[in-house]
Amino acid sequence: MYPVLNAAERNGATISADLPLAVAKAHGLGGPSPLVRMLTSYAPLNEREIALVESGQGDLQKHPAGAEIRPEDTSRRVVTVTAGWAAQSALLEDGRRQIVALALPGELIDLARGRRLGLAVTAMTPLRTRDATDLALALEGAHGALALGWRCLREAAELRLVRHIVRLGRLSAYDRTIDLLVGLHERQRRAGMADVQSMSLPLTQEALADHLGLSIVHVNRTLQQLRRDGLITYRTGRVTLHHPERLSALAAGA
Amino acid sequence: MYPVLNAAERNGATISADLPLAVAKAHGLGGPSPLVRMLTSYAPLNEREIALVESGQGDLQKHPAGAEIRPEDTSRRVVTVTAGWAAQSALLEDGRRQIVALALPGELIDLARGRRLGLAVTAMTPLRTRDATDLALALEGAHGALALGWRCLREAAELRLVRHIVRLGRLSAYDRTIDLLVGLHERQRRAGMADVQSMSLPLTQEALADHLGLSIVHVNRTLQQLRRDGLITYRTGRVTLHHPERLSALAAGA
DNA sequence: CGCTCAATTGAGGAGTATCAATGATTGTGG
DNA sequence: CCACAATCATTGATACTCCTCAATTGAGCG
Repeated sequence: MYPVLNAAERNGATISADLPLAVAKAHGLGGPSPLVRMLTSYAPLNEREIALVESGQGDLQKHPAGAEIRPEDTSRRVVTVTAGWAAQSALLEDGRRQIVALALPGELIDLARGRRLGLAVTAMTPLRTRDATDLALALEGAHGALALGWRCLREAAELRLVRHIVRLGRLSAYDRTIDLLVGLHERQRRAGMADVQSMSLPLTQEALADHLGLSIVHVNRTLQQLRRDGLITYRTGRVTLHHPERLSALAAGA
Repeated sequence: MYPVLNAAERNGATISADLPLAVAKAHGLGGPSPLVRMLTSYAPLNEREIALVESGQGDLQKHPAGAEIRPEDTSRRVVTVTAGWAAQSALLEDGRRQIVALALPGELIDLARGRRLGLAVTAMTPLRTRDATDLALALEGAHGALALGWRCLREAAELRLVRHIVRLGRLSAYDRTIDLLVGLHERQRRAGMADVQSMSLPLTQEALADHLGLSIVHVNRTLQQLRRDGLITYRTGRVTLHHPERLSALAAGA
């Protein structure tokens, strides 16, 4: 079994086959917005809540296929896709591209977050979006420094997922390993648990392989290559990054 | 440049080099918990908020290296890592494993979410965690069906990131393509925008390649192979999945 | 001292990338 | 309606990255 497939998405899919139709009838005139259809497929909304979502969505905006959607175009920071497909992609300086996620009708795009994660949002088809910033603000938790910090913590976790997708999708084993080590070093530095060059790395090469999407043998050879190139010192449990700046540049560039 | 690297994480890292020390002095006795250090590296907390976080963290729990951490062990659903490393991994039925994310001290593990995403949480080292469920509940938004639906929407997006990491890390081009198509079909079904077999696929093979982490040429050949195997019909803009069940099984199994 | 697990090494092959053309389709202006 | 450009899809040939299988070495550890 492939556990990922059995989670919410699949269950919801069963529900969605019926629910949207019922809701559509109740509303007439083309039925509810895609966002409402999507929300009702997860949780049963009452009339008031449906009305709230419909009215909470702001102005509609059209983008031609190929257009890039930028948060600074308007004050909108969260939008729902009404029609068409959008792609959120990371661009590498050599032109390589990794589409990290696609957004289909009914789904959300957090432009502000995308921006912080370094993602460009592009219309893959003629695209229609509606502003949902107010809804997001109303539904997403408290204000204040503590809530902000907490959201940053959550967002940092999501950033790591995104960055890992780019690693796996577009970096070679060599660059992928560098980028992971640099990332782990940054994280331990932030927590005050590593010095400028050296850090703990309590992972077997097998665990590294399972994280990097490589075979254990190839991880071993990649680490050796990094050592031969003078970039790291490695012994089980501990790594020294010899040229952090150069390594960051390598991780960043390719 | 590699935009992903320039976001919050890097900026925060600059801050974190100094802040934790100051906070540590103010508190003495080993300093603040890793969670507080992490939060203060994102947003300046006042004394009251720091106290709130410290008291909001529940019982400490120890796990030996290699142990699996399950949400049903206790009522804890969100924990912070106090010491040691944990891995969140997806397991394929043939034994392959993809570590989707690592959790280091100061970072959060949402066990309930991990469970819904099909992830196993494993201690990579002797691990200490503290319950943060109450904090999470207090800080993460409103109650009610609408807020629940909204969170599901956000969580579904995260699920797609996780699933894509598994695709890129552990599936062949052939299986990866099947899995993506099945996933896209599920999403369009849920939105009521696809019939049982056929769906719109408004992506060029180049876009598919950039999403699947493959070359455009190889995407082309993979699609041809899928056609030859009678699994799909493909013409630009539209795909028919001929054996949805079998395809799902393929996507799930390998 | 014999286990066991992690790390290492070698040989060979499968899977993908790259380079370079060649069709096919669509939209555009004459 | 046609020539043209532009984009997308397809094909072939070749190179290389990375995997698999199979040993071997090294490092704790009861």
